[in-house]
Amino acid sequence: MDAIDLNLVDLLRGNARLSYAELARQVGLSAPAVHERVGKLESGGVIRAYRAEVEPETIGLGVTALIGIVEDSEADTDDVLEAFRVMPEIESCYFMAGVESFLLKARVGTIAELEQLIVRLNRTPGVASTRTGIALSTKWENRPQPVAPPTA
Amino acid sequence: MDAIDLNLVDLLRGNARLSYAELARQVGLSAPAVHERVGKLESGGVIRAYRAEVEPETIGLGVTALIGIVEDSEADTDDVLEAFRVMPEIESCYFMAGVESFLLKARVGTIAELEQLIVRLNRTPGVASTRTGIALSTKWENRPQPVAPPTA
DNA sequence: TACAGTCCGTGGACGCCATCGACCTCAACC
DNA sequence: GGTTGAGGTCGATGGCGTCCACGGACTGTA
Repeated sequence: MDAIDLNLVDLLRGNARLSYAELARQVGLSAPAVHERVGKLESGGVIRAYRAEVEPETIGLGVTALIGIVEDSEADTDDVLEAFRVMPEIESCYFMAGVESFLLKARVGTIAELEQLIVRLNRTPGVASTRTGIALSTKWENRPQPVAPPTA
Repeated sequence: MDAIDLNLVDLLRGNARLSYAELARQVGLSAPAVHERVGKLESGGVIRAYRAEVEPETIGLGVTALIGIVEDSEADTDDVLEAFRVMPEIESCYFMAGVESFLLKARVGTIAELEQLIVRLNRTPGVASTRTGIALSTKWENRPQPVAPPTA
């Protein structure tokens, strides 16, 4: 994990569809060398996936909500997690410090669907209460911050 | 934006580095047809970017925090937004309904850096108070939910 | 110093892919 | 019925991904 690797990570976080040839030009190596480095970053768990980032409204997911979850005293945290995992609307799930054990980011098409989701969450065993905040707009999301040292 | 487009979007959300030839096979069109469709999805604002998803800890961003922001009564929301925008640690920014106008997701390397970020946030004009929650672990993040109708 | 092993790179070769242009098909509309 | 436009296929070509053989730098050992 040297400076070139960090550089490759930054480049791919900016545009995951860059060709190996282009990456090679940017970092000053040959294409096979870059190919091998990126392969190691993938198999070493640094690069988890390559994803297209989509404007949610355009695919019918216009409602974004952030939901805090308080567990009840008998809750089995693993079971609660599994219950969340099978709900596809829950795009992100953080285990938090504080009264609320989880913070979920969910996306649905309509407020009615959000209502149904919240009902389902409140019904899942181990969940004592939920607190939902609605995002009126997403200013930006998952903006990658550069990590590579500036190339001198 | 028909079923094939939704299918392409799902495929690219799952793996942004799929070749056009492979996409073509999956949706049952020719490669040039897929090339044109994807190009229109990009220029039409449906596909915003292609990003490599990285394990944050491996690139020195081990601390994740979610920060609620309360604006003061004289705040200019646009100015506050711009102040947030130039802070690279703030990866996501939602404008929320409720007492807290914004919810930020920030990632930094250490708790000390988080402390500095919070101080900076509290000092920015228009910000009345902040409330920070620390994510002990990220169970998952930005999991794409399928949107295409199941191919019969 | 000499030597062997390892790591990490380069260069060449080959087949697949991206991409362009020409053409086809179908539906909508005068 | 002819025209137009959208959106598809097909074929060609140049570049790219990927495999392989090879080479130089570094390290530990005799």
